[in-house]
Amino acid sequence: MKENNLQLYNTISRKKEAFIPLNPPFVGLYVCGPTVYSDVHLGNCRTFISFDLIYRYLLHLGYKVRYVRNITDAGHLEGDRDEGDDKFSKKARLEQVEPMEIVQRYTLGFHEVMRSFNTLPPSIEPTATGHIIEQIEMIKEILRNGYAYEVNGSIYFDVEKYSKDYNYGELTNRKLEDLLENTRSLGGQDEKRGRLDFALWIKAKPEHIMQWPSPWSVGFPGWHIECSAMSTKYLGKTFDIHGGGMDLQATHHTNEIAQSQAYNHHAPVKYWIHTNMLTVNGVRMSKSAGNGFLPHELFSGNHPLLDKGYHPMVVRFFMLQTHYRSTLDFSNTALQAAEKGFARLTAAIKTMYQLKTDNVSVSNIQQWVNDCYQAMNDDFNSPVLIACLFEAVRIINSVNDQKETISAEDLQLLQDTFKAMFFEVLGLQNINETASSSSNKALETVMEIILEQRKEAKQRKDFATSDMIRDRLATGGIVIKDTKEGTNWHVE
RNA sequence: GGUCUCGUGGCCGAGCGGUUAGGCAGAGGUCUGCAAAACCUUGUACAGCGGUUCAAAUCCGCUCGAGACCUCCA
Repeated sequence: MKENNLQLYNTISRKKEAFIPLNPPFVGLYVCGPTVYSDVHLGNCRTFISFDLIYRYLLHLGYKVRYVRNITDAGHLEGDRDEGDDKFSKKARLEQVEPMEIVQRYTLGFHEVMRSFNTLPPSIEPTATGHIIEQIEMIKEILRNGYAYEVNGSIYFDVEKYSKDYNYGELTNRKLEDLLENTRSLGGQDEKRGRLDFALWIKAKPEHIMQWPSPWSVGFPGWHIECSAMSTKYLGKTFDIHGGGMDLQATHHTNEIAQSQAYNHHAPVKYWIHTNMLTVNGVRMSKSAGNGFLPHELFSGNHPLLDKGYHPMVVRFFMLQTHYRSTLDFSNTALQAAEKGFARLTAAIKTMYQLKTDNVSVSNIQQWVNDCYQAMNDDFNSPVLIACLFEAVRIINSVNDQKETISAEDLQLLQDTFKAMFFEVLGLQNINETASSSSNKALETVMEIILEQRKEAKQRKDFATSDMIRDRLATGGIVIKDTKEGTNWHVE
């Protein structure tokens, strides 16, 4: 494991803390995954890309990370009253298919999107439906400990009782009285005793499609209990990092803490990490607001707010240019700026492997390496790391232009660190490699011949012909650029 | 109403008491038959008003503005 002084912002203490794992070199990381009843939108993706960065950096530092990210495929209710349909049943009924068909379709879609963003798969990706027994066992224990009650076959968590022994609102720094004051009052037919109480187990109505037997009723688990059950099963009663989007902080994570403490009297998590939201024109992207961008809309440019499509790596780079705890606003101009910057970065990588070395280095490469690590050690500050990479671009180009020199040893260090930061830590990939499909091969052959002709025309100063070739290629969507090394081309 | 963020140069976006963040755009230059591209150089910004301090974008107070959570959402 590398020496490090990683600092991370802990939501529960509201400050940056030194990262000290419970059992080094092992690290337990749990992230709340998607509810798979519809396509993931870009806001969801941002969260998972942020945690991919965190996961990657921990791995880079040499930690043995067990990364658990669940798939919610049951129990997530439509309304806020712990009644009515869960989201899968509703969608299934709407589309006349099995709920598990819905789950399967959107799980596959989710994985495909995650792959396009080059995120590493988690170590374990457990599903709620695969852990019904664990959830029932946990509910039993919470009941035995006196923090839950049964009404008509449903089980509810007793927040009032819990609050006598623990601080319910600690994650969001809220007092119970304030929470009570600002929660809507109970409806007449509500089974819950307290207005903050939430369901652990819900008795299914006869028409409900997804249901399982339990000691209390044939029904299905509440939303929050799955994460408590699965994180406990795979990471233990107390583990290092729990993450998720900021929108989960107040309700979902607060209830997770309550369940875990009611279950085993342990605070479940040492460090809570919350990622900020993606916004569109300053408003949060969300399913309910209807302003969600789908990844494929962004890749293809097929969306009223977009001028053109962007490669997944450009989007990933764009997102990493903002710190994970800041909101990120989506716009064409910002995306275009990212695209150009990214191209400059990848071009420099190519140059970096062609540099000539000298006896001494002008720039302090070791200092630059330190700067890179310092950026990431400061709460995973990817924007600052990217600024460091651009500083390296400046050095690389200066050496290339023979405006400064670099020693062989320093060049090696520069290459190794740049590569590690760009590919391993930021998880970026080169995108200008031409795919070697057969049609591309054919096109390459044609272009080779055409550019040969143009070169000959230029040599005999027949610029009318050379310009004609250039213009007509441009009309056809092929752009050519003359450089010292020859002529490059690419399809627009 | 309660809890809490945030307001940085044309745009995006770091910074968390004293040093150039960075990217994009713009300007100047190098290269080039021309063009484009590429590369180099370049900008002194911190919502307003007070206060603390030798020193504030950075700390404190007030004002104005934007947003989030408190109800399902990453």
